[in-house]
Amino acid sequence: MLVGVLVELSSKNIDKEFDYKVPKSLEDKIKVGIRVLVPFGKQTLEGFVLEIKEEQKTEYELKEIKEVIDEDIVLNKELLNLGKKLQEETLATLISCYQTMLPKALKAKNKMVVNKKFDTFYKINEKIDLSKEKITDKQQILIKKCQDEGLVLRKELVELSAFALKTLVSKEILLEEKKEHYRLSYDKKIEEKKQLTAEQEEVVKDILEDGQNRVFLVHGVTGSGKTEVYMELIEEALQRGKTSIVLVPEISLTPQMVSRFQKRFGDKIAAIHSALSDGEKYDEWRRIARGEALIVIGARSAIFAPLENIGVIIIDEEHSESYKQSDANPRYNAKDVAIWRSQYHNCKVVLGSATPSLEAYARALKGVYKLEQMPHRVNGKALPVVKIIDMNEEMKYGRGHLSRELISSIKGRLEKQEQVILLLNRRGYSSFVTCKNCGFTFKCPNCDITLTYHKSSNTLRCHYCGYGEKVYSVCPKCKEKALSNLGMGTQKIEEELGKCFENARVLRMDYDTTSRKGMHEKMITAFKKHEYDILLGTQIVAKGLDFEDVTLVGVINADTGLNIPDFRSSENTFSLLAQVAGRSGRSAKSGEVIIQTFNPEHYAINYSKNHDYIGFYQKEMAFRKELKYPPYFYLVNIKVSGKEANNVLEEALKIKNILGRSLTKTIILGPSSAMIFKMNNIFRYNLILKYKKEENLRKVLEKILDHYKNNQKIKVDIDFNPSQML
DNA sequence: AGCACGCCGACT
DNA sequence: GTCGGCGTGCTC
Repeated sequence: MLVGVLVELSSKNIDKEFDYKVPKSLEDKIKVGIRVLVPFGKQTLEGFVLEIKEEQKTEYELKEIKEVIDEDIVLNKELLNLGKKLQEETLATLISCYQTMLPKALKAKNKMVVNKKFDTFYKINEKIDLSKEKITDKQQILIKKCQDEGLVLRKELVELSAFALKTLVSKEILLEEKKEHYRLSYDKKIEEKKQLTAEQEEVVKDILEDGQNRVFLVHGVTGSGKTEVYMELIEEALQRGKTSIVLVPEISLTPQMVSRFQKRFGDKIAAIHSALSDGEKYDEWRRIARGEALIVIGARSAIFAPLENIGVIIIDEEHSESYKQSDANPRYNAKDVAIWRSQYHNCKVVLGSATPSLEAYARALKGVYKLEQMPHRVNGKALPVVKIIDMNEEMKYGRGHLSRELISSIKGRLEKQEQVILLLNRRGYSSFVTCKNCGFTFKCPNCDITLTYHKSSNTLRCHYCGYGEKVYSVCPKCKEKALSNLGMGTQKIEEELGKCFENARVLRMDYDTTSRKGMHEKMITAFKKHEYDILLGTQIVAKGLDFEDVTLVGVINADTGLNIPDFRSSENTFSLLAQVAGRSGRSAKSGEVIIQTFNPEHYAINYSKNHDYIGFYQKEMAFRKELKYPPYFYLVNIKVSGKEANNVLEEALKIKNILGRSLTKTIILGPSSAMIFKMNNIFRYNLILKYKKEENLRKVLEKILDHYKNNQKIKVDIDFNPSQML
């Protein structure tokens, strides 16, 4: 017996099957999709068995497999093929694709050993005739419990009587059973479905009754009750004996969100989120693989959940950039993977958003996706009134960050015992130190980006590599004592709020305050209980939270995101404003939104005033068409990097030449230095490709990757449909 | 990713 | 004469 093994090293030159002999003693343990330990050169590596072959003649003597790691398959047939598809589409290494699909604890590279924990259970031996046995009272109690409940945990029985239990087991009246103990547990379901509104009912019916298994785009305003629609679709899948996946952006995958599904579906769900430890993630993965969890809720990588029999795949907040993995290979988009999996399982994909991505909406209008509209809020209320405040005008009256209008509005709400959410848009923004005399700013010596100021430790830190230095009081360039801390953090705004509203209780929520495990949840609960009046935070506060008493949402700086050199900056700003505006007036009280901006005439701001998605869509589409951006053109970002800047540029130019010769219908831009030109002492250039149709694009790009695969000085990475072009 | 092989510079 | 630099190539 021979096996083809893919070893754990992610290097393009060894990203192929290597053949090994299987010793007789291991033959029955070998299955396609398990991991094995193999000798590779001088080292011993883990690898996946991709193929079982018959013994055949080779020019050289094959080595033998050392050990079999898994009893159960970790990659089933579907996932093995899915990995290959992922490799073809992203041009990453096959091994990196498989590793991305598995939880950390199972990644071949990971040497960590995850201990399985076991619990002992007991059940009645049906073959024994109890009437013929002599049974004591104590034993009778144990038997009764096992008859009533089926499988009973050892702990529960021992608290009664350990000796009685022992006797029953020795007489084989009770049978012992070991079961894996999972680190997490879910309660049983406690809630039946809510009565759907006519609008929700209509959408559900429309999706279910559609004869085709295609992609649906649910365009529903904030508060229209999309989640209820998702749950109904999941319920229906369950009734057909099918499983479901729900993808949610990491930022909105909160305990509140999970508990909503848990209440409805109980321990049928598995939730995979970043707060879980590697061991917990591994347990959830195993529950899914064994068919014990039928509904998977998670962020991007949950799309690879080892479910069988998928009945529906739901992608909430479809427009979110977090579905694209952009910081590591494979640079995949979970939305694409969802569609591939739906084709295998012959099921529907449901995308949902209040502000669909232009790509998705354009496809819906063309009929590629089926569009479902939910224009009304569940509570029957209109969307909140939005006021735009021109901060240029406001600067004449004061230097604070809060406009007079916002201050008076907050005051009014506080008097009525209502709550306020304030959003500080941190995208593309940070507080940094600069010299007021000469304009000097501190930069990271490794990464070439501005250092951000951290008040708590009084240091300047690099956001990318973690470099830190103490804050000086004298400018190192001009020696003047003119350094000042510019930019606003939530702390600064908090101080300002403290001055304006002495009695208001302000809850600050940002990365610093929520990074500790469980803090996020605690804060949300406290705010919900009205222990605070004002919730001040970054993007975190914009997502999916439902607070009854919130009647005012203020956006302190709407436009910092507009300054980012990214063609999607308007789209992202519009979507953020729509999301946060949707937090206001979700109950009986009607809501209000105040947006402060230095660009009051910008269309991303103006269309959000009237909650006019369509208006924004049309305007933005015209811009995309003119500048040849998606969805009119596809983009590819080729990242060329290395330690010597000149050398990198030279090679990037060479690549451009090769591409220019072989791609006739493609626009090639660059090379231009990346947003962060120098990161960790690596210099980075980008080449951007724009194309509509280019049949041999992947072949040409593959050749380029092949050419550089042994080059130690130059690294080439390819990102198809990049979510951001930094 | 490691590790060996191999072909040129400054040294005990 | 050697030790060691890192470019190149291979790993079933």
